[in-house]
Amino acid sequence: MKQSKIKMTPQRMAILDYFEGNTSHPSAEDIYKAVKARYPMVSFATVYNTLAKLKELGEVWELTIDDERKRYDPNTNHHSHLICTGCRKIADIHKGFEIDVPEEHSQGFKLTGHHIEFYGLCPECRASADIV
Amino acid sequence: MKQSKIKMTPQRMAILDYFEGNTSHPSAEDIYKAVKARYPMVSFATVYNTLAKLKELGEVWELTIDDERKRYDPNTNHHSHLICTGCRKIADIHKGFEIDVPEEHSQGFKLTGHHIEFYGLCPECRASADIV
DNA sequence: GTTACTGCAAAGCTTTTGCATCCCT
DNA sequence: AGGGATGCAAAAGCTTTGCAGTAAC
Repeated sequence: MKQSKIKMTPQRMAILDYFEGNTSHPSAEDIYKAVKARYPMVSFATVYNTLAKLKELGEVWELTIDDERKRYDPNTNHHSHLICTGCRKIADIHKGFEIDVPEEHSQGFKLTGHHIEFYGLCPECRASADIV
Repeated sequence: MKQSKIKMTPQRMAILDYFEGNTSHPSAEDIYKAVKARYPMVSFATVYNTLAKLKELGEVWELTIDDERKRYDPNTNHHSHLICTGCRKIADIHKGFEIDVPEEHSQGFKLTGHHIEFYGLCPECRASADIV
């Protein structure tokens, strides 16, 4: 990230730090709040600007698996997601799944990848469900 | 849909007619435009209101596979989607895929379902790509 | 006659943009 | 020094909501 025309700023450092090893799939607002805790003068514009750059560089994925807002994932290795239908928490599944799409179903598309969303109840929500 | 407290109105009929056999995964605006062609006085509020009711009844799925807006799918049988990374067109794949998630990867979630998004280039976009 | 639905307009949210200033490189 | 980045505020999109009038049941 130090090459090209990208400049490193404290705000960006803070965002990158926050992303480091982060598996919480934060929204832009989550990121903004986390960074603001360290750099109170940071703005939403900067967060979005940085996210756009990171997307371009392929360092971050923009996930569209939440009804209400985009979420960002610094893990760009191929992986799947586990979504709790109770609390909307999102977890990673690092296992790769081989999925073979027969010619007669691919409708002439040249396939380049896939993403699987699993739905279910997380341990916490299972526990609450049992009580109720 | 004629049971319970749901009233049938011409606007709703028009929306249901539009959905009938529709595999285009329309956005709320697409639906609004299509219905407006038949009932020029229809409003966005009615479209969203009806979509909310249909979602509740499980007659329509709200898809969050487009960056920019929600899309709606009247096909509620289990199926997967093929998304063109060129023109963003969305096609259905009716084949079912068996996906087995080993215990050690499910992280205590009780799995209830899944949805696969395949990415690729549709025939039209493949053709344009070849030219360029 | 009730009660839900409609249309309009305003409001709410998330995300984007314009612009003067700032500060990495 | 120069060009990208920042922060602020305003704007843009999509979606939701309040409300008075209307129509389905």
